[in-house]
Amino acid sequence: MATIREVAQLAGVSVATVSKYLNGTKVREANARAVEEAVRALDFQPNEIARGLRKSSSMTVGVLLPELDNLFFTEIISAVDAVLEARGYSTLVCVSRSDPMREQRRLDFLRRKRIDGLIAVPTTAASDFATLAGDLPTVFVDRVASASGRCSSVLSDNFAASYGAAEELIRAGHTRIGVLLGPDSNYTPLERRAGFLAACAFHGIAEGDLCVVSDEYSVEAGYRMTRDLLALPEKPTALFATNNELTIGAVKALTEAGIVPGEGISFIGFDNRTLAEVSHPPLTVIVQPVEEIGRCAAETLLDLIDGAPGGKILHLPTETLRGESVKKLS
Amino acid sequence: MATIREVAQLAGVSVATVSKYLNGTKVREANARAVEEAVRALDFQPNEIARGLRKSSSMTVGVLLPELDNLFFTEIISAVDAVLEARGYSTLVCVSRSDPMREQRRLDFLRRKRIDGLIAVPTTAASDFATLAGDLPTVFVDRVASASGRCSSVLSDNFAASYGAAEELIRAGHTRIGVLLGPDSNYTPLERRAGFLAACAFHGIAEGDLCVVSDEYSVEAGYRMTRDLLALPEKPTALFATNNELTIGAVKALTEAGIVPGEGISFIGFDNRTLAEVSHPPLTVIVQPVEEIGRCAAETLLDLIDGAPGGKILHLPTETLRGESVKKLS
DNA sequence: TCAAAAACAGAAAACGATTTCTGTATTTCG
DNA sequence: CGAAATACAGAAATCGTTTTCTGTTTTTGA
Repeated sequence: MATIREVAQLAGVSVATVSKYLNGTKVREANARAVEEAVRALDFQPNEIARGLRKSSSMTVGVLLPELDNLFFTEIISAVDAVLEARGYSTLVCVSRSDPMREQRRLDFLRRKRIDGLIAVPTTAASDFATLAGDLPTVFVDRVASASGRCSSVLSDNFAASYGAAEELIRAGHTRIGVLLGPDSNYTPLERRAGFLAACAFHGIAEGDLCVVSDEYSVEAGYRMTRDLLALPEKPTALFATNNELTIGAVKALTEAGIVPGEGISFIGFDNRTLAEVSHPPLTVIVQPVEEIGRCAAETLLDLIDGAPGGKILHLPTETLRGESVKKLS
Repeated sequence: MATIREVAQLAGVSVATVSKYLNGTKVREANARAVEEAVRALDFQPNEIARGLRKSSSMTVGVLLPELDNLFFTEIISAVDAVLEARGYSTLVCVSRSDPMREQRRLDFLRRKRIDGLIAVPTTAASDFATLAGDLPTVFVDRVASASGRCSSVLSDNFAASYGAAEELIRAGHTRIGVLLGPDSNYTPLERRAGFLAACAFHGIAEGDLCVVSDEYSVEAGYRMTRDLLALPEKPTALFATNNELTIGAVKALTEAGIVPGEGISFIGFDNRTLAEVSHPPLTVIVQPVEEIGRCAAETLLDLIDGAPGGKILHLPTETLRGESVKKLS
C-alpha cells in the first residue's frame, strides 16, 4: 500500500507539501494538481494508524456492553454509530458478558487502543466503573453514574414509565396486579419498581394487593414468575412485565395456560414491539426510545470529548403503544 | 498516560529492555522485577497505536454489514467477536445501510484503518465486492463470492433448508403450498426457491400447484404476501416463510385473519426462535446456525490472514425446530 | 584460569504520518 | 524599482513502540 513518501516522490514535491494539501492547507496550484494526480495513480489511502500516533487521537470511541445478541443494545449501537460516523469517529465494540472481570479486561484493552471516549452499559456498579474509566470521557447508558467527573448518563425515564403503566391498569379498575421485575442488583428494576409503587400509593392501592416479584432478566424467569403468579390462590387480574425477556416469558406462560392477554387477564409488556403487534389482540407495551437514547448518548459523548462538563443525567420519555391487552374490570 | 520511556527511566533500564520483557523475550531477573514494578507504579498501558504502526499490523478486523438492528447479523458479530477477541484481535463494525455508495466509503475507511482482514455481508454483488476489497483477506457471510483470491464464504445451506421444509410439508400431504421469498436480487432467496422447487419436482408436485411469491425482506412484505395468498380463490393449505421478517409478517396476517398456524393452515417459518416458542401451538421453524456461522467466519478469516488459500465456500446445515404448526392433510 | 560461547543490555533506526521552523520565492506597495 | 511583507516549500523533529545490531557481561568447558 502506497505511503505519503511515494506520493511525494511521484508528484515531485516534499512529503510536507502532500500532507498539507491533503489536510487543507493552501499549496501552490501546480503542486495541488500534481499531488492530486499522484494520489489517484497510487490509490493512496493515508495510514490512520500513523496519523493517530502523531496526532495522539485515535478518532475512535469504545462501546462496552453486556452482550450483542440483544436488540435493545444493538439498536442503541446502531444510533450511536450513525452519529459518530458522521463526525469521523469509528466505533470499537466490546462485550463484557456481564462479567466484571471481563469488563475490566475489555476496558483496559480499549484504553490501550487509546479511545477518545467511551459509551458503556456497565455490569459493575456505575460509580465504581466511573473510577475505573478514570478521566476518559464516558457516557453511561441505562445506568446512572453518581460520580460526575467526565461522565454523564442517558437512560429512559423508568420511573415515569412504570408509573404510567400502573395508572393504565388502575384506571381500568385493577388493584390486584402482578409485577415482574429484573434483578434487584441492577439500577433499572429498582426505578421501575419505585414508579409502580408510587402510582399505586397515589391511587390508594394497598401494597398487599400487589404481587411484586423479581428475578433475572430472562425468558425463563418471566415464564416461571408468571406461572407462579397464576398458581396463586388469589390470582392477579393484571400483569406488568418490565423488560423484553420477561414479556416474552410471560406471554409464553399465558398462552400455554390458555389465557389470552386482554381477555382472561390484562397485560402490559415492555419493549418488544414485534411481539406486541403480532399478538392477537395486540399487546399494550411500553417501549423505550432506543434510537433516541443512542443518538443522545453519542452527542453527549462528543460534547464531553470537546471539553463540556460531565455530570448530566438525561431521562428520556418512554412511549406507550396501546394495544387491546388491558381490559376494563367490571 | 505513561510511556515506555518513563517506565524505562523509573526501572533504570533501557526502553528496549522494557519492550523485550513485556513481549516475552528473556531479560535479567533483576530487570524483570524492576520493570514489573515500574509498570505497576505508573499503570502503564502500551500504546497500541504506536505498536500497530511499528508492527504494521493493526490487530483489527473490519465487519461490514447492512444493519445493526437485526439479530441475525448481531448474533453473528457476537460469535465473530468472541473468536477474534480470544486471539487478540479487535472488531471494527461498519454499517452500509444496504447502500452501495456508503458501503464503498465504509470500506475505504476500513482500509485507511489498516484492518488485517474483513468479514462482510456485502450489498454490492459479492464478486464486485471482492474486487473492491482487493488483496484484503475477506470472508463473505450469507453471500457467495465467485472470485477466489484471498476470500472465502460462509453461509447456511439454504438449498437444503428449503428442500427439507418442502419435504416436511409434502410428507404431511400438502401440495398446494405458498412460499414467501425475499428479493430476487439477493443470493439467498434464489437458493431457497431452488431448494423448494427441487423437492417439489422430486415428489412430483406440479409447479402450478405452488404459489411462490417474492418481495423485499420485511414484515410488511410478509404481511402483504400472506394476505394476498389467503385471498386466492384456491387458498394454499400450507405456507413457508423463508426469513425472519417474512415469518413475522405472515404470522401477523394469519392471526389477524383468525387463522391459527397449525390448525387452519400449516406453516413453516424461518429463524425466529422466540416467536416460534411463544406461539400456541408452537411453530415449526427452520433456524440458521448463527453462532456457528459467526465462529466459522472468524476462524476462516484467521486462516486467511495466516496465509491460507481462499476460495472456500462453507455451507452449514440448518436445524428444523419441530413445533406443531404442520398438520397432516386428511 | 582463560579463551570461546552464550546471554543479555542498550543505542539507534525504523514505522508513516503531522507539524514546526527556516529559508527561498513571490507579491505588495510606496 | 526596491524593500518589506507575504506565501509557500521542504528538512527535520516528533509521536511511542519494536527490532536490529553492536558491545558488554556472564557462563561454559577444557
